[in-house]
Amino acid sequence: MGGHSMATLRDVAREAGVSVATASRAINGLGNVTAPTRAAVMAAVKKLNFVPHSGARSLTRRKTDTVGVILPDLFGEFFSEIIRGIDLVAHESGMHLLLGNMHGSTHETAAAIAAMRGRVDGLLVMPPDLKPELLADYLDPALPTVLLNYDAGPLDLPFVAVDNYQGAYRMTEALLARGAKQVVHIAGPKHNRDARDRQRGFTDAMAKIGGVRTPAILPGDFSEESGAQAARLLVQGQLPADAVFAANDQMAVGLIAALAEAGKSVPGDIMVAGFDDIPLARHLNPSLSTMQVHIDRLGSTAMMMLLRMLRGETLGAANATILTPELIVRGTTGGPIADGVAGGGQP
Amino acid sequence: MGGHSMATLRDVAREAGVSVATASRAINGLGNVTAPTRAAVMAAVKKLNFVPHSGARSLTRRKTDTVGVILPDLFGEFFSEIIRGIDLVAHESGMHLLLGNMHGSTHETAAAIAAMRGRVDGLLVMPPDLKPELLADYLDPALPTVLLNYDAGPLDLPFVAVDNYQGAYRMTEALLARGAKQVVHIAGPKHNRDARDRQRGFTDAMAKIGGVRTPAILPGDFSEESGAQAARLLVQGQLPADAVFAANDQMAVGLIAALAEAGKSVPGDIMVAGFDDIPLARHLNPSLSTMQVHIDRLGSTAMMMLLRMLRGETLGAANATILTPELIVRGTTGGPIADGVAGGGQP
DNA sequence: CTGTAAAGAGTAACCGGTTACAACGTCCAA
DNA sequence: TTGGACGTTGTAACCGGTTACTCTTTACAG
Repeated sequence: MGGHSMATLRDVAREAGVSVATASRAINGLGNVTAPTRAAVMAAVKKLNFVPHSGARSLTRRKTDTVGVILPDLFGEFFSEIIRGIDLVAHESGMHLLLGNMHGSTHETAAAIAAMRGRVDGLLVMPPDLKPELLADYLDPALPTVLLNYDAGPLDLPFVAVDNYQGAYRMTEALLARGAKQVVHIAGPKHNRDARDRQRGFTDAMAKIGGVRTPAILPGDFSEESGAQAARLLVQGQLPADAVFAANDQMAVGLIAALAEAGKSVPGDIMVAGFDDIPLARHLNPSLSTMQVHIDRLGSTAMMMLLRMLRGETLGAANATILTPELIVRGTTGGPIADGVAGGGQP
Repeated sequence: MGGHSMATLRDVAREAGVSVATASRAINGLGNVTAPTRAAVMAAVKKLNFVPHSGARSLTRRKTDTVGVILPDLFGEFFSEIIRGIDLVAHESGMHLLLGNMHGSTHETAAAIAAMRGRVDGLLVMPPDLKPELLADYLDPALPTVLLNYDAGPLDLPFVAVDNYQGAYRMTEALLARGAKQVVHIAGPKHNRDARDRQRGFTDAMAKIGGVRTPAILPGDFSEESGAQAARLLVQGQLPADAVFAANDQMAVGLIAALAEAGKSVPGDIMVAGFDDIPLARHLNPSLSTMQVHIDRLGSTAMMMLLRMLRGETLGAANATILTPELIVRGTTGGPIADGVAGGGQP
């Protein structure tokens, strides 16, 4: 109802017969307003259907109650989980989320960050493959910022990351403990930080525990199809292997399907392991062994750090949080060993 | 580098020795500025590391280049797909997304919408179970708004929805065509619009095609667990059934697992069908027959409509788009029938 | 040589709120 | 009665940009 564009504070003030200052004070519940005056203002608010203009408000208050979130192009699961984690914490503090769209290119990243100025109180950024120096140029040092999955050492910014190296190391260790002699790794995209760390973890574990200097590594790009491709290479190339460790679950899924087509049994002929624990993992048949990453915690932890900064604390790289993934043993590696640890099982 | 808080246009103007107006024009590339003047301004911009304050800018321009997105608490897959769809289109037009957090409660919905005022140029709202009248109170009639999965008839707002009724009808039809005599439906949450429409589609199809007046319907809530529960009821209660149509895939997944535990074979003893086509569906063993809903298109279509409105077009309920889900026949209903229609098959 | 148009640059109002400061009125003590 | 303290309300500046309008200056036609 009412006019074309919305009522402003001035309109309310006029309607209530008071000044804008008084109207503002009444609306914001500041003490120094008489009861009848406040009532008059409130009546005008109701009548005109007034809603404060958050844009204008944040200009003077120098506070937007919004945090900017800049993520790269993410595969569904990961994206939604991280946002969910952020939102969970943000919501409790009445914060809104402004999603910047940086689709790949470095240039767009800069633009996305610039567009945030004056619209957010803080920033959550996940710079996929950006040099720290460049990042420094883009970021406003006065704007509280937390990095996701990225250690920008020299910048001294707080960050939250997953211990990919450790996770890959432990998974490889587990495969070897299961009796695998020839473990093959399917790597992720070359430029990708997570992928590289996982590969290093694998290589190191193979060297230190398995005593293998140059383990076999097949290329991949985190996609299901690239996992299938690796499987074909494996089978046709006669590459000897009794276990495959894919850098993520997605590829493991493609791998398993392709192995099945080639007549190989999992885990009979070959064991398979992934990384991430996507929801699909437990539903596969056999179910997929993997390293569980609580992606949502990545987001919620980062958001909590940012909130602390907004409250005035000064956080730096020293406050970084490293999340350790958890080993989940399922069917593709032969199932959990009943070594008397876990209780509650049927005799 | 530089001072504590960022440089303003005034600072730039002073540094370049021109007025703010000229600085503004130079920065925005308006024609009426001499080359040397523009150069001087640009130099100052570089030197001071100036980035325009989007908040202030949008106040005068009356344009924020942002659309507000208000969604209920959504299960992961759905949420991320819808956002992805929206972002895809928004990004092309250089728009940003402001996520409002309305976690369930009606009161929060109102707050979320109100908080958007002055921060967005338009709104994309998915009101889960809100009465149209209430919605009318909350929404600003002057703000272009598109509804998701919601037909607010009397409000005359454009919306995008999935034809749940039609989809359920067609799926039921398909099950009957497969020879099922006793089809049981597992319903979704009572208050949920989609769930109700799907149930109606099922009931009508059973009546018109199957000649069954009161088909068996088991309660559910869209969760995996409720699907499993339904399976137990089915088996223990000796409810005669040769096919089950779950109102969504999630429940179908739980159902299948529980049926397997009970020693029932799918599709041998009993056929199973779902709705949504979540990524998991094709990976199950046997793979799940379902109605494919392109959730991302729900988002992208809505965003495209909103863009048209922002360009000045006037859209109403008459411009609604109804997305028709597609029947995907897979293993849980016995696999596609090779009835000579689809080409390209091996002889 | 003068009149005028066009282009470049400046002044100040404005977007819609918030808030420092001043003005006003009331009540009470001296 | 008067002065001071206190509490309510109004005036106006301000947040950081944009832009209508005005003032100069320069170029060019008459």
